[in-house]
Formats: sequence, C-alpha cells, structure tokens
Amino acid sequence: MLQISKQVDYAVQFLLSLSHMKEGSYLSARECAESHGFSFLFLQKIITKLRHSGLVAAKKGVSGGYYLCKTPEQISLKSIVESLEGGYAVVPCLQQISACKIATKCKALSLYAVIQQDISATIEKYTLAHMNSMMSK
Amino acid sequence: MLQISKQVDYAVQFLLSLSHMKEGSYLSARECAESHGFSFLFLQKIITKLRHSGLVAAKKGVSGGYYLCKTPEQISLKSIVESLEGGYAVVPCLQQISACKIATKCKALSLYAVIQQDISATIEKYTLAHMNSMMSK
DNA sequence: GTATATCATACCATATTAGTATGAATTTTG
DNA sequence: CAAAATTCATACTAATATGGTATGATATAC
Repeated sequence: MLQISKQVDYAVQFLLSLSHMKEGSYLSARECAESHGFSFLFLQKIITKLRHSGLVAAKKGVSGGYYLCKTPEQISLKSIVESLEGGYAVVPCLQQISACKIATKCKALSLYAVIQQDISATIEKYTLAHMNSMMSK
Repeated sequence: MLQISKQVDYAVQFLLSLSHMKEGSYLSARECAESHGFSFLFLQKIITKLRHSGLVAAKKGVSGGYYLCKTPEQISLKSIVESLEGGYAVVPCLQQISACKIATKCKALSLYAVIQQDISATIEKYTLAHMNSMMSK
C-alpha cells in the first residue's frame, strides 16, 4: 500500500530514456526493454497507455520507435500515474462517493481527503526534468 | 497504487472509536464491527497486529474489549501503517537494496527516495488527535 | 518482399488483499 | 459452578489487482 507499481516504474524509466534521445531519433520498445531488463510485451502494453494519453507518439517500421510529445518539464509523475491507472484516489470513496455506504458519517473521510491532497501535490511537483537534474548530482 | 488499504481504514476507524471511549471502559471487536459494518473476524485479525505493536491492549471475558495504550496525539497514521504492514517503502528497493539488480545505476531511485520522504512525512504528521479535531469542523 | 517495428486484443499466472473457520483460553455474572 | 461473552491463535479460502504472455495484424525502411 502507498507504493509505486512496477508499471509506473517502467514507464518512468522509459520516459527518462526518451528524454535523453536526440531530436529526430527514436527509441524502440524492444531496445528499452532489453537495456533495462524489462519484459518487452509488458512494456509495450504500458507504452500503449502513454500513447493514448498523449505523452508519447510512435514512428512505425524499421528503425522506428517512440518519442516524447511534451517537454520533460511538462511530464510530472502525476501525469504518468494518471495515464496508466486512470485517475488517482487514496481511497475509492474519494473518487466515487457511492463506493462507500457510510461515507456521510465516516469519521476518517476528511482526513483521507487531506492526505490525498498532500500526496497529489507531491507527485505533481516532480517532473522528468527534476529527475534528470537529480541524476547528475 | 498509492492507496490506503481497507485494513488500514478499518484500523483507523477502530482506533478513532477507542479514542472516544471513556476512561476505564472497553470496546469489543464485535461491537465495533457491527456498528461500522466490518467483517468481525477480519477486524479481529487487524486488532491482533495493533496489539502486538503496543497500540492497544485487551481485557478478556464478558464485557471486556480493547483500550488505547497511547494518547491520540501519539498515534500517527504512520504508526498504524507500520504496525499493520511492517515498515513502509514506496518501492521495494528502498527497503531492501537487493530487491533490484540495477539499483546502482537506476536513474529514478533518487527520485523515489525523495517521494518516500514526502509521503512518510505526510502520514507521520497526522494523528488520531488531528482526525478528532477535523471531525468537529 | 523481407525484416523490424508498432498496434490491438485477449488470455494466463502470480501475488496481494480481504475474508472465513475453528477451537482454545479467560473472565464476568447469575 | 455453569454459561455466556469475550480475546487469542492458527490455518485456510476467496476475490482482486498486478504482472506477464500469446498471437496476429499493420506499417515502413531498405
């Protein structure tokens, strides 16, 4: 609980690699999977979601691959999480109130809302650009 | 991912109820389960962990039950999470470095460490006492 | 036209989380 | 003392989420 999934981790590493590609070149899913030791097919499934949410785009065919559609500054950890897992809530009832029968009298709900705010702010504030600058330290 | 489990939620609600008991009286697991709509047996299993970590203690027998061993100010969300799930890390490799083969060259690890710090601080700062004061608003 | 890519969909395996079953031990109360 | 209500301990099962595979179609460079 309160953990970062492998799926998100793979996506982060993939996007970081993409951010290091030079303009006009592409990184294929296979190449990334092999260099990082990821399952190729699993990575491909992850990339599909990143593509659907507009973070990356592809060039098909031989020597094709993927490239970033946004600048590293524009890609926050939160945007990655939401792209992969479709919205974020620390407890289901904060996303869909009907998920909890006792929500109206729940004594912890207001706490959970505050926690969610805090965590959301945390994952929103870090972007690919931050990660790159942290690496060089 | 990055979610609060039912287990933790139940524990929070149970501990909140305990914090409202008057000195010298006890709350039984069955009573709490029924009033909150929780599975009695599941709640009991959760309470076992809270007891082992010293957050609550029990009085056996008829009209027995549980009571808090600490003040509401001393019981943080983090202490609850750790009691139930035994330590906290956003990614396995931050808890046990051998969990990841590429940790030494991992480009995201330093980010994850910072995130973990942030989230840890968040769940450490909120206590049962805070929840009680939020409720009355 | 062949090799190397992406793209789409469906399926399977494993791990985590939630919940159940059973019975023993302890204490109050009539 | 007997019965009821409680905790305590351990093991098992069910449900859900996560991680990973399989297969085949489509596009493009050479």
